Amino acid sequence: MPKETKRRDTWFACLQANDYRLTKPRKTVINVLASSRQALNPTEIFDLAREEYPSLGLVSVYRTLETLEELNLIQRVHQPEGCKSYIAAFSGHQHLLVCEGCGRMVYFDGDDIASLVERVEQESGYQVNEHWLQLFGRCQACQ
Amino acid sequence: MPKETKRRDTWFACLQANDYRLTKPRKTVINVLASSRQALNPTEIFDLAREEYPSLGLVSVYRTLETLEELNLIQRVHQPEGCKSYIAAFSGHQHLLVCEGCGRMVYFDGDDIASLVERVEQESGYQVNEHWLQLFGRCQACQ
DNA sequence: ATCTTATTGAAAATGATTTTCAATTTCAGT
DNA sequence: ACTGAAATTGAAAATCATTTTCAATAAGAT
Repeated sequence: MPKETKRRDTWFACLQANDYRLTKPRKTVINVLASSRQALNPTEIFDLAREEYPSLGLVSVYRTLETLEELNLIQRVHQPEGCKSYIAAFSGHQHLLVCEGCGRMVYFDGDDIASLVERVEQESGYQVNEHWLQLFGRCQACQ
Repeated sequence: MPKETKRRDTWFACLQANDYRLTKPRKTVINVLASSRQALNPTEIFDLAREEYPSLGLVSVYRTLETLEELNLIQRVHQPEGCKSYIAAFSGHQHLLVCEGCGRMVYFDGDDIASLVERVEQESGYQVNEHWLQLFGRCQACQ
């Protein structure tokens, strides 16, 4: 079974486990998001999803995005051009690597910034709780 | 001379050096931004600036922000709550440390993530050009 | 198959940002 | 200081993204 199909079914199950009904609009939005390798904004999702389900309303895209984000199944991606796009979330402590050419994203883990955090805490007097790390570059195909 | 005054004068000079006129609306917006310890969004800047110059228009705030960003004097700050706020930019390679309590921000430098980048490049096949790193925590006053 | 209730799409409302444009202000040249 | 050309301004209108409202529909328990 392809990875995207598995993810899609996991999301369906997660919705049901949280007493959300499995409706056609939701399924369609999930199909689009669960199989995308790049972050998509509401309008892009709308356009793609309409190919599969033409009577879908844009409002349902917004509502489904809100739900999926609450369930931690997707996450908003911050980029210089804007912060309105979403991509499938990764469980665990992972960071994004974004291709500046095609937008393709991959997750990486194992960032060891503990010593950096410690030094910054000492110098600033702040107590650090969280960090955001994101890399930008070019994927193999775009190099 | 306080640091903020110096920064303000630098910005004035930078505008002039780039053939922008030194107008009252621009000066007022700069006064607000150059002396703020926390990131401010357009409306917040508008409200603060109006205390000094009541006939200021919101449009001029937007236009001045655009200009200052182009000149690399300010930068947009990305936060979980939104990405519409701006703060004075730092020259050189610096990252932000944001207080989750009061919003106060400080810059830090010397992040050494070279080895991390190298590993990720090998594993992903991407060529990494840039990185975003931002820390969140609590400042001394908010702890 | 029926019933209850969540969910939907369309339309209206809201909020943020951009564009348009005539009036004003800056500043270079006197 | 005075003048004039050109940049800049604020108000209003236009645009764009998102949210709210609401009657109609569809999901899923019985």
